[in-house]
Amino acid sequence: MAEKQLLLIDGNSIVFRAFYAMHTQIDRFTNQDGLHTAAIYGFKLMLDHVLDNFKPDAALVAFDAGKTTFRTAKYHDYKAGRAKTPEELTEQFPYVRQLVEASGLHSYELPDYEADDIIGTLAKQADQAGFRTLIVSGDRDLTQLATDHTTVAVTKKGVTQTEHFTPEYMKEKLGVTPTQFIDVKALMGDSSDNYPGVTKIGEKTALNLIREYGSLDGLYENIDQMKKSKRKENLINEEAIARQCQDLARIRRDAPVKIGLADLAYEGPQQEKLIDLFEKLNFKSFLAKMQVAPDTHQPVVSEQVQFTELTTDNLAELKQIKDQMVFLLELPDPNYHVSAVAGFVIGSQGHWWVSQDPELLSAPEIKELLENPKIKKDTFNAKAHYVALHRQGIELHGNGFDFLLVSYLLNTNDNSNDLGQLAHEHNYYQVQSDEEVYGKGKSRHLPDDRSVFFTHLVQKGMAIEQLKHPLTDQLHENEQWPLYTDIERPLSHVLAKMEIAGVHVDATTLKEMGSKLKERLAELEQAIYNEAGEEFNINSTKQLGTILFEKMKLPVIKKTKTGYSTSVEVLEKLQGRAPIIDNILVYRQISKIQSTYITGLLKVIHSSDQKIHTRYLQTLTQTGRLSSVDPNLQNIPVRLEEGRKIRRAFKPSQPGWKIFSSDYSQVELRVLAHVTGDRNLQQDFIDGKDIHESTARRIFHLLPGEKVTPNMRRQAKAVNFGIVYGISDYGLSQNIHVTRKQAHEFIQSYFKEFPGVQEYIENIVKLAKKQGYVETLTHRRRYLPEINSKNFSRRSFAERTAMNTPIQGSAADIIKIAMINMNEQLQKAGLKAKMLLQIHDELIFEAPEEEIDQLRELVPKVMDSAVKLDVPLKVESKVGDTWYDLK
DNA sequence: TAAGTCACG
DNA sequence: ACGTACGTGACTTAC
Repeated sequence: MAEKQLLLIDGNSIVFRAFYAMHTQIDRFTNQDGLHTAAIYGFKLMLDHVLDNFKPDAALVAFDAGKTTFRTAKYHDYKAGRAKTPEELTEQFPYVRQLVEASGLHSYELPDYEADDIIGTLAKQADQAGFRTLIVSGDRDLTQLATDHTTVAVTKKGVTQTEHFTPEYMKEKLGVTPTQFIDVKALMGDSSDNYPGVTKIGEKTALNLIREYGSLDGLYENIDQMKKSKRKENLINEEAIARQCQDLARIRRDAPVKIGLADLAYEGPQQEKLIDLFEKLNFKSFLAKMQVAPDTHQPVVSEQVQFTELTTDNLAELKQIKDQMVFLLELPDPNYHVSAVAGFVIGSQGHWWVSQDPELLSAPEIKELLENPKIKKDTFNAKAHYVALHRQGIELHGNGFDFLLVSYLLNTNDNSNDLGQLAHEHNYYQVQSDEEVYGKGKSRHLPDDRSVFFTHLVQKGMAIEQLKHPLTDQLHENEQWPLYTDIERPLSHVLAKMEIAGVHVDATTLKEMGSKLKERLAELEQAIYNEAGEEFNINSTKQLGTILFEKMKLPVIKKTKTGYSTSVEVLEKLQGRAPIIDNILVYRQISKIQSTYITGLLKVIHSSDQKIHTRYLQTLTQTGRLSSVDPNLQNIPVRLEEGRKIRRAFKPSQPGWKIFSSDYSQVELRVLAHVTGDRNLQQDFIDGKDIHESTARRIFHLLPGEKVTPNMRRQAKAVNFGIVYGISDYGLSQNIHVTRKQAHEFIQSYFKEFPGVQEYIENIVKLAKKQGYVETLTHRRRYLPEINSKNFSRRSFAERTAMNTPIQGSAADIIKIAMINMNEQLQKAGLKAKMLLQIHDELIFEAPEEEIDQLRELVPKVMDSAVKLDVPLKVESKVGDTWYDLK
């Protein structure tokens, strides 16, 4: 039989390592009571890692008993001068001990001795008893305990990466034995334990000396033969010190420990205790993992799930469904416009039906359920379901509880798209994440075993059912119920319709542009190679940096983490120094257009209808805005003419139709005027002034007759933006190229003219610090966990967010309301016009020419009456034959 | 997979 | 003294 295995952990040193390894994230690891948990978390990581790789029969975590030990008695400076252990760490120790206990490991401490000595003593006993021992520590001193039967693992990076010291490894790496290492320490000293060693002897010299003389004793026996040197003098003069240091460095192997190997049997973790502890500590990922047996990947605590596989023969069973059902499609590809349907689950009143046959959805028994608005569907991502079902000719109606949408509203940080992960966030563990069931990356696939697949589907359905009521209650508590039922839920349907409608993009136009750009790129490439004197990859910032800053010796303006910055700001500062710069700037511009907007868009035009169908992510941004992916249609070029031409390819889908667009003018600044209540800002909007001009007039103290110069307006505009973003003098100075001092003066002047804004900023930050979150007009909530961080940079960021989010988020609320109303009004008026795109403050439609006059009236009316603010909203409309031609 | 860059509001 | 504007997504190169 294999030899027995003993695990010995140096508790204090691992806790310290864990604490400092995760120190940069100290504020991210706190539980609901503000207790810091990073060290406990790190300790648990280490523990799991060790137990995965080493199966102990006996295990002990040794702790230091107190500040004073026999070493301090002998040498009172031992470990003196150490910085006091921070409170954020000391508060974690009791929990580490609870963790150790719940994990089924013994712990021990011994007055007057350090953890090292306990470990040294027990390791010796274990060697004699024929155990194989693993010692885990963050302290290299313990390597002196390595023997043929005892390996010492010392943390290297983080808490799980360790270096394993055996006698052979030490011989190879350091050229000394474990015992000799004690004498090395004696000579070199230890600054953290605060013993000096011999003057001028560091690790290198100490190792050399011990390698040469074999030991400290050997060295002093032969010291007379040593060549005369300052070092020899020091060694002779400080022999007593060296001997004392040797005594301090030597870990005791005969400490009076009151326990023996027989008391250390490892019997594995106590689930209940661990669950309680992790809940207290808010360790959700560990909780999630615990619920699943690592071998079967089946949840440990779930009762056997019961389900019926639907066939054409038993569809009649669904007749019992009356007013509510859980419905979930399994769509393996995140792009639900094209994804296959791998299966689906229907649940109602404790019955679960599953199928892998999407054809069944079109059976009247199911189709009628789905299309009946009186039967509410509880699901996950209703929008994806609308779109996917639409492809099968099914119109989904009756949107009930949408777990994805609700999770996001409760906490915008929960923007995972995985049902299992989100369920875990809400402390529901009887469901696995898709990654756990299907794998990730290349190896992601549906399980071969159909029952595994169906079980997963049913468990997802059950999660929706179980979480519906608690999460609905939370929405009510947060005053977010109307936000859900009146805005986000109906919006998901509106967005689905827009995505399904798609936008016609003319591939021929793009291809023609593409071939012209290709020629220009080739010319630019040649010019750049000529100027550089060699061929290189212009798209590689690394290669470009070498050419510009090493070969051509241009001045380095800015560095990035990995090398020279070659961003536009940098290149613009270098303009005029070499013709290559202009060419690179143009090359970059063209190649961006070519790769992202020509090739990129061509790839996503559906061949069936010549349209692009983006997906709006409704549960991603921290502010409540939408985002657009596959492709992103919210960043089609407009600022520079060259790129703007891309918009020529965006055309109406039918002859005789036009593109129509309406956008909110200065919506964020109007929201600012509303939420701050600033009288001056409000008055300027009420008076219908050009807001940047009137801001300039105020902050530059112009008299009534004086003109606002374009430069003044430009600067005032930047100040206005700065205010919305959470201003800093540095940021503003960078943006408008003035000194920091000037920027500071602009800001002060702004606050003087708009005192309500200044007051708002102060108040919102205070409020955020007090309640931990900020809200928009519709009670959309963003939590700011770092608002009270001790780290200046993190805290400042949270403070800027605290002021920006209500502004940007309320503007997002407004256009969402407008979109829902717009959808209704178009229907009501019986118009053929279709809403196609939303670009944050702008809505784009296509419509028959004869409807344009109606739209010119209707759209602005709907948009500016979406909400009632203390200032008017202003909407501007344009029409054209393509998106480019809007006028 | 991360970093750099650049497109948009 | 700290290290900076807010919110996004796609493409490319380099590791």
